[in-house]
Amino acid sequence: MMRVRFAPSPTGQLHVGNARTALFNWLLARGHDGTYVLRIEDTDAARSTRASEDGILRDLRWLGLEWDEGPDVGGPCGPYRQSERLHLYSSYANELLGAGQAYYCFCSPQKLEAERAAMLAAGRPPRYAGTCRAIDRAEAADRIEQGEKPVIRFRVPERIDVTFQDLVRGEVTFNTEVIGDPVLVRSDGRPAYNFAVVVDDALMEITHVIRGEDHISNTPRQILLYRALGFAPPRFAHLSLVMGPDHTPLSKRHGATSVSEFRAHGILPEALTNYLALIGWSPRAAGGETPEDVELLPIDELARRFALEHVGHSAGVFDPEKLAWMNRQYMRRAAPARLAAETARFFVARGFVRRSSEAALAYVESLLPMAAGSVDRLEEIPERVAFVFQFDARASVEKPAVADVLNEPGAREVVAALPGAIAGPMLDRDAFRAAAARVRERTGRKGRALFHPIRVALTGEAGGPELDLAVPAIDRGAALAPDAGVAPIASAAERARAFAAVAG
RNA sequence: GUCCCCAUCGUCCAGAGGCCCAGGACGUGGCCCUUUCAAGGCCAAAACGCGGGUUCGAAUCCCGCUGGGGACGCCA
Repeated sequence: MMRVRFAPSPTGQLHVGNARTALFNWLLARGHDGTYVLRIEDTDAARSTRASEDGILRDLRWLGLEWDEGPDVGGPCGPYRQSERLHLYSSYANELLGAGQAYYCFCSPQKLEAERAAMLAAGRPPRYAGTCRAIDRAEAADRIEQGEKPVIRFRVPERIDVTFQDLVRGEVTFNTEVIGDPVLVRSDGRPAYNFAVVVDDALMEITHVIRGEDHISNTPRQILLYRALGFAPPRFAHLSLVMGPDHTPLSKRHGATSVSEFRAHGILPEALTNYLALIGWSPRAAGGETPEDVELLPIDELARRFALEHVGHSAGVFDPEKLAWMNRQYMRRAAPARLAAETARFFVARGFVRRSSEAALAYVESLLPMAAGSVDRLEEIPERVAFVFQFDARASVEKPAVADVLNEPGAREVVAALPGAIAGPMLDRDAFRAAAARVRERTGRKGRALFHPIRVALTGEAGGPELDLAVPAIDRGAALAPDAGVAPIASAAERARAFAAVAG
């Protein structure tokens, strides 16, 4: 039975790099009928916050990466928060101490820092010198009695090779020569990372540890700890990291990097997971499929095809442009009601919707055909249809693009004829076309020479969604009840009159 | 500095010795569609880091170089 885990430390927002690690674990578990465990690594009391933890859980759920066992849902191997497992770590630490596999170290942080600096300066690997290795039990007990607060270090065997089969990289070997004795338990009694992960992964019966490549050099220490503790090590797989366009680690200065930021900007979760899955991996096309067919796949299909052996070895650059394209694809495919619900908050932020009432949501949904598929993110949708909510004839004639349209031959004639051609609310395409036909009859203009002036007169813009959609959208909005929750919208007839008055 | 990992179009991937004068996607350029702006369709340009081997044959295997990344914490 396969068991995998995602083990974030709650010290900030869920980053897309970590989200990708979470995703790969999830894909593997779901593709193999395995169990996906979420564990919170909050042993760093100073930096961990419950707010971060809540945010990470929320973001993972938003992405659709539900876990089978975790801090909030429980499970047979709990608790799933390291801060609640402290007794386990000290018990195993004592076991190691008793067996002589660990020892107390009394070196001060300042002394260690000085040693590190000296070794680095001397061109040697800055590893712990082993100063306290020889302190015997009696002396240690004595000094602790005196009030000294030692750490507990793991006694790493000298000069042996530690080899493991990495599921993505193949055989990897480290010699313990370059590994200093790691701290297992800090002077405040809390466990250090390398110790806590091993105890937890072993006790939680994790079979596959899939994590970022930044952990690969921790692996030999951890394998040694598994041995010392008498546990069978799991299989390891190290994922290459995600970089910014300049090949430096992805960070704030590259723009949005956290899952919640992408959500805030109107990226759909399925677009983000699909995109992330394709950094360092790609589904194989099979059975008559072309490579193009497997670019966009739902997350369950991704899971069905996912294979660690086919995960790439090199770092990938995060490309916001491709994410944007993918989001466009998913926006186009999304169910209208859902898209409306997801987009409403952006209309509210813009002041176009005052209250997310049922009527307002229905109206937003009716606007979607003009925008979804034309823009990259949900947050751009209100801007795309802003002409519906904002109309100022005087301000728009000042715009160079609008002025250009008015200067086209016969344009003012069309604008002047428009108010008289509008018989009443144009609630559908045919009503609009009938009005346009009347203008055509009176002015003799057609095609671009007819529609372009009509566009500027009714929308105040030189460009935008097709008028067959835009004009009915305006008049349906104008017909909304004042308490519908939507900001007041001027009707096409009012617009035509106001525009003719200033454009004449 | 030492150790570890990595190396195909600008970017993400395909390629697991002959099917490759290298395929797909994003982006870019052009054309088309068009009642405007987007979107969409079609076409195009664009890569095996370098040097040695191995082999009848190498993008694919080996070695070196170069370049990139990671680790070396009482952070995780």
